[in-house]
Amino acid sequence: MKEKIVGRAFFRRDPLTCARELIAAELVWGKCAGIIVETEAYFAENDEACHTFSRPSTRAFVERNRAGAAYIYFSYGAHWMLNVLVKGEANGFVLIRALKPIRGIELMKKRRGIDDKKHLCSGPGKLTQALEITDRHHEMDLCAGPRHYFVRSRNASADVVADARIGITRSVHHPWRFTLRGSEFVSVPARR
DNA sequence: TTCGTGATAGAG
DNA sequence: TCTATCACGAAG
Repeated sequence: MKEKIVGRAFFRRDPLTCARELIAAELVWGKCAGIIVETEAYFAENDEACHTFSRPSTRAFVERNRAGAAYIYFSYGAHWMLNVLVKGEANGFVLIRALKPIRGIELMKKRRGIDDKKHLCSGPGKLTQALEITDRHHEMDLCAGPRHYFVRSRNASADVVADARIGITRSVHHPWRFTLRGSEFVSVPARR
């Protein structure tokens, strides 16, 4: 199974396709890495849950940056969120929501202050803490390496479940959350 | 179930 | 200046 670093062309499509195809891909972040088991798609247009809907600064971000740029913001006074800019057939973001830790696990445990592998990265705020992702990574190009990038197997065909996004109050009905079927590392199990 | 926490944006 | 609103997480 040949593996391949995810290039910019991947993020020049649309948020739904990118979010779905990032499931089972690997996120490499410095000394650490994990398999992506949960994502969500947000659309820059016609999606009230997307920051572009109410935040001029986010709309400016989309204009200013290329596909594959990291969009990172601080939430609830405590947590950083990692998103990737999708800019092409349709603009928007993929929120990285959970990982199965595979490398640098001891470091992640130390940063998280817990020992339970299952919950090291089982949520968007948890994984940024485990990987030490902060605003210093905002607008970083995630398609240019050498320390922060995605890896995907060429003939990937992961078993992906789509259900409703989590933790939002607007545009709640769209099935735009994607999880790896049966994974114990997701934040909240898939419904139905 | 509840509550802390701080950035952002819009209203007054 | 003030207020509302959060793409959350941990404790209880």
